[in-house]
Amino acid sequence: MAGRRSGGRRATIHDVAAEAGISRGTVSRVLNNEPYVSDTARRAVQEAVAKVGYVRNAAARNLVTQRSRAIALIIHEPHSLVLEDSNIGNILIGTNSVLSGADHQLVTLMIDSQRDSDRVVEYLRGGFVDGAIILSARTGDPISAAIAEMDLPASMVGHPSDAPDIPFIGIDNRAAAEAIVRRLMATGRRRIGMLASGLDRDSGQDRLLGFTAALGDAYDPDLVVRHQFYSYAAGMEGMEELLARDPSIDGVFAASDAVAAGALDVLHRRGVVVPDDIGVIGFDDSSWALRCTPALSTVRQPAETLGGLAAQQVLDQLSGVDFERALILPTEIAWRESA
Amino acid sequence: MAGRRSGGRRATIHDVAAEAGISRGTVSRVLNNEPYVSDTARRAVQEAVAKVGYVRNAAARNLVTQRSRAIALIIHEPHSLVLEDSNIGNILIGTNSVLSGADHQLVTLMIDSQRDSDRVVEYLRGGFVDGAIILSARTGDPISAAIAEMDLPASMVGHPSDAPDIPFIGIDNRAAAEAIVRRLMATGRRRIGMLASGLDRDSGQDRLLGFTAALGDAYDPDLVVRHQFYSYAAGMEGMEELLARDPSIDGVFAASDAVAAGALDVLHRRGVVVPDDIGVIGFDDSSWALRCTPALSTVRQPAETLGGLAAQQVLDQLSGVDFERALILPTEIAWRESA
DNA sequence: AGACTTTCTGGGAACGTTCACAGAGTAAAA
DNA sequence: TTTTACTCTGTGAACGTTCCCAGAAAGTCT
Repeated sequence: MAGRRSGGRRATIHDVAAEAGISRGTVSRVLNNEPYVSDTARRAVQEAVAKVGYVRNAAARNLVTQRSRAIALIIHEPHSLVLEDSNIGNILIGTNSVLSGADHQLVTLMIDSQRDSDRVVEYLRGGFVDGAIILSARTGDPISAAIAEMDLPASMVGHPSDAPDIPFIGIDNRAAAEAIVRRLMATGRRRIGMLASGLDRDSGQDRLLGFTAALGDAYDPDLVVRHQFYSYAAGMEGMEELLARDPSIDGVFAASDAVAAGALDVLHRRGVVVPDDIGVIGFDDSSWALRCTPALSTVRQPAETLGGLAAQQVLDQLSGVDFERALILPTEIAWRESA
Repeated sequence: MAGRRSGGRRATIHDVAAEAGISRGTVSRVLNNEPYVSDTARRAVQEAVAKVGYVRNAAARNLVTQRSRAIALIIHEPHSLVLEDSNIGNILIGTNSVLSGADHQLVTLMIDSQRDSDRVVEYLRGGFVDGAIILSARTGDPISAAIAEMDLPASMVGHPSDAPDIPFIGIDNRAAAEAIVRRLMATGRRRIGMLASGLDRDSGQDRLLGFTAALGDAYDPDLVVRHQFYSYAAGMEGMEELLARDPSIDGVFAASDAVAAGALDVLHRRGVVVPDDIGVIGFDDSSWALRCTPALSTVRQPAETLGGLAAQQVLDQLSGVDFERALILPTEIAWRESA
């Protein structure tokens, strides 16, 4: 790395050594915080570094250490949804901040097609990254399988049932869904429907399971509308369908805030008053929630922390320290006006 | 880069050379598509590469070429806004796709504070990237100044009036704003206000200029409410203020779709019917536009193309070919139901 | 034929680190 | 005193490329 820019050559470790009147090896030891360096030497190096404006050449370091100091964040969603889902954005922010603190680069890889998927696997095999974080993995995901097979240090946010033995971090979607649906039931609703989405991954499945568990005997499969994506559009279509199936419905659990937002808009256009006529709850507590009218009651999940801890799991594998291979973070209910 | 994973050592250029029965130098020439290589040699190398599963070691290449093959994308916005503004997301997608096509990495750097800003300047000086793309630069931006001074190949999306001599790409915010405001006037509105935002950068200033130009004599400075960010919250506050200043207002130009969305929600809560009572127009044609009720009339700007061309400008500087230093892309009006 | 020119190939050197090893100096234990 | 252990330092080698130069081979012009 490090091209020579205005003002000639960049300083190298040799320049620092010469300036400090000390050998290359000792400079390297100081730079890497290794023991067995005298205080005088350490100070001399620090001064020399400041004086000559030395910055370590990453390429040279990577070459000899056989590491890239880069971690991939694999986002398995259509582009349009990535922008719509602020959860992903928050995870990204958390990941980025932990990685940059540990002097690692985040490389974001988006998968939007089969071609992308193959390209990503090839990229990972190319050894351009030391580890990977997998977001929104589906069941039967070829990427996870490839990562497990080449045993690249990795971490998944969420945990598909058939996932290979990869460490993961997530929330208890089932319990959280059950809790908020019970809360909705406690407001006296009798006919509660669900707008289920993301059923190709654990989060979607578990939220549906939580829903059925909460309803118990009152569960009516007819009141569950399924859709592929956690999207605003899915919420609109699903809500129309739900109303068509049973106009007497008085509660709706949307699998995500974006879905809930779509549902709210349909209800509003039809003149159905929320929460008077129908109570609506969502999931995520994303930026949608406060923007909805009325403000959405939803489940808050710590997306940024999720991303940060996933990064930490990968870093821990890299440094060989012990770590928890399965982390479940707590959620809480944010109860507002929509139910 | 390229750590040794399961199955021993990775293949190097030497393995390819040995397999092809040819020298290292020739293999390198084939890999880099250089001339002066015989067809037989070329074919032999290609076969050998496939056979031994060779992938070029990026660190070694970067070390000797003194390049990092990485380009920074500098996003100068609060985190929360980055997620809210789908324009940024689309620019990012465009940039990423052009760069990865040219075998370069995109490194996203977000600036949310003065500390971040210093850190970024230091990062750029460190030579970790070969070039930079600057998003949403403000007037008096220290990053642009630093980049110009160390003459790092760069490109700006947008163009602050005081910007140093850095190539840029953008749209004609002034003309586009003027055009859509004129269209709004053509619907018979007499009292038109503006929710101005982002006045610390060219886009915000120019949209305001376009607004005043369109109104001409009808322009009333009292009907312009200013806010710092292009945000939903700014739209809400601004709309309240505008209504307070003049309840007889019948048209609003919001500086962005997010701002317009906030305004629409306030109007709705107050029982003001759009577009019957007030016509509302936005700017960007982001994902907000179709999600609003009613669907927003707005200016479509080619965000993804903008990002892609900015990346191309940087790549062109790197390869030394001629390129256009100032590009203005056309916009179009997306006229829907909100006005 | 001879003298150029062009095409093609091989191998030394360099890029800037880290790592392992050898050895010097010093302190503690026998 | 000798032995053993520990702390600290310098240096050669290696990481895997690209670049450059020298020279061979082939083609073209007098």
